Amino acid sequence: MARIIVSEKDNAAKRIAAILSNGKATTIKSYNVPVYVFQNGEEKTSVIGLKGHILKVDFPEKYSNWQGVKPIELIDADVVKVPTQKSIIKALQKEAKGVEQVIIATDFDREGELIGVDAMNKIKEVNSKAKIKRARFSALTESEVKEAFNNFEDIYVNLANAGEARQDIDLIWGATLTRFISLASKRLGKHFLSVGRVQSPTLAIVVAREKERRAFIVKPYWQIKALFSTDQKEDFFAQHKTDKFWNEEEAKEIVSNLGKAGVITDSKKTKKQISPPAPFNTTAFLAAASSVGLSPSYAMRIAEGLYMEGLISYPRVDNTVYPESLDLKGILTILKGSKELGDLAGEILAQKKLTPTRGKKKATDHPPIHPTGVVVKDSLKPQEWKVYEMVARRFLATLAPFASMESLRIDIDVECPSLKRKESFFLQGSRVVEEGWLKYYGYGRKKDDVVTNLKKDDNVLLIKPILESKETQPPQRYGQGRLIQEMEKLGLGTKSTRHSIIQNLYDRGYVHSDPIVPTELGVGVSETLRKNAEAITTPELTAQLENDMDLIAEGKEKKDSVVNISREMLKGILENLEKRGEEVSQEIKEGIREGKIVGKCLKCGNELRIIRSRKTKKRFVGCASYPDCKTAFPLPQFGDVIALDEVCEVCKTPKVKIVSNRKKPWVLCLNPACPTKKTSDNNKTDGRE
DNA sequence: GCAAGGTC
Repeated sequence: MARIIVSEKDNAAKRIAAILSNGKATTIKSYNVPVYVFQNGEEKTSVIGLKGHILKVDFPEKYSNWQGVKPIELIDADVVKVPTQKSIIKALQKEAKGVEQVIIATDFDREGELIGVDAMNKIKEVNSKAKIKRARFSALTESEVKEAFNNFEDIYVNLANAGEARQDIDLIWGATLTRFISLASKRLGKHFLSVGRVQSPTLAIVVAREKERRAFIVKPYWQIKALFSTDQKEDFFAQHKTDKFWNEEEAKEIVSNLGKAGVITDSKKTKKQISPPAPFNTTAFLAAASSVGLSPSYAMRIAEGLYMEGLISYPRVDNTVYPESLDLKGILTILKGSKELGDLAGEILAQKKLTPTRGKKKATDHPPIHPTGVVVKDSLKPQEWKVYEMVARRFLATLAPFASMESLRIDIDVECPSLKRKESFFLQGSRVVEEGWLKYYGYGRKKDDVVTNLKKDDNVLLIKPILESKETQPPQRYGQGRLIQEMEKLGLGTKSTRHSIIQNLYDRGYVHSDPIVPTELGVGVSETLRKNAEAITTPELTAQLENDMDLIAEGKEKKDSVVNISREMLKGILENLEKRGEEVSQEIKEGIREGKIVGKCLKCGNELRIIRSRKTKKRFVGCASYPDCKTAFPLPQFGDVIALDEVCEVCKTPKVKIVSNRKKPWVLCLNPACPTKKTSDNNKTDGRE
């Protein structure tokens, strides 16, 4: 008797084999894919790990020419499955040939079920007789895995069908609209323009914020603060109670009439406890990494590496509650062996009781991200250590005591004899009095304010008033970490894909920088879609799909019916787009055109634009008044050029930013003769191509 | 050359 167990990834296969064989499994290679083998009496078991999906959906070959096929033809085209993991499929089929039993042990979720069904169908091609079973567990612990293998279930075909509906709909909508918009704007080849169920609403979020900023009218206002001295301690600044003076004269009048004598009219000290943070799931981790300057896709890549090294747990999780089964003491004991963090871990371990914090999202997918091993700082790259340390410190903090803060608010009245009235000031500040968890996890920790002991009726002396001129600020742009949180809130993408969706917006040239700024191209594409194909720019399409997938999983709807309804909806949208084809192409081309304007010519005032020379194929910046005005500047020949709407502080020539995958973004003044280029560290402009 | 979802 022989059986094969199929898991979603190699790590899981290894673990399942170890649990079921009590550590006696041996590793063999089948087409270079690891297979874990063990024997129980007459029964031989092989365990093989896949690499996620082994098939992908695509259209048949005859649809592959973008110019030769009308986008609308894709909507009713067949959708076929093509192998993407050939050696794994070969190994799977080789090992499954002749077995009596196949056990699908992929992750317990929709995509996991689909991955399992795809594997099952590949096995059926070579072995139609084997009995197929499903092992369901939500954590790779000994008890869960053993329990699952003592109580097999059946494959949940409906759930897999729900996953297939998603695959089909994503491909049909994505490919049809991607091709339509690329053809309409003549952006073919590697500069094609993409559209998708998740990426387009995400881009729309960024663009909507940018439009708010552009529409924002900046208003000047004034604030008054003053430096006070007392007989007890250091001097301090207090703020006038009127937050914003919209009239400069009014503020000036107060400033010039302020007296010296002040008295404290009220002094309140309050103490409050600050709870330690919740355990890390992917979103919280990426937001934290983002706040220390690591982009989500970079932080994710590092986390995956640390996971493969056995230093941290699985980094793709929704869960923010440690499961009962997680051995918190064991992890602390491991961490205690760390040169850099051992002392901190020891302190937590010495607590009488370990009570971890809990986050709002309780899921059973995986435990929240936590350290699983120790490593010496110097053996990792600095950025890897930064991520490891953050995960380890977060873990410690979730077990650490409350912090407590002391806040102070003081109100001060200042006499203004010449105005015959008093002006009110206040001072607010807080400081940490008990460090608690902040000792372990101090990221983003605010500096302590000075908290004085001044009491009601104490006298203070106004030393110097200060009038500050300020401007109202438009709403802030999204940082990458914030955008991931927003996507999660709106149900866009998954823990495993959000970072790559955002990265895709960068790679397509739709956005640049962090905080995220949409390019003119990004604005053009997003606005065109919003006006002419709104459905693809809102999160509701995903919400509707989730709903339909639940119905399929429950057996209340058929996959084909859901996909066909979706096809009909897309047809309506595409017909509308085609009817407005001219406007659509104009709007995107306008975006592309605007994206090429880098500023105004200093000689004639006309536009300076990025131009590609017909003769040399090289690009440069030239004046729109050519040949009357011959102003021109060289450009580097790699990367994308992004107009910054800024001019050089020294020579007033426009500045641009060069972004590429290979190098760090690089801001440069277009003028090669600019005096700033003479300084040593900034002389890379000339001739760099 | 298309999407989004797994995983490396």
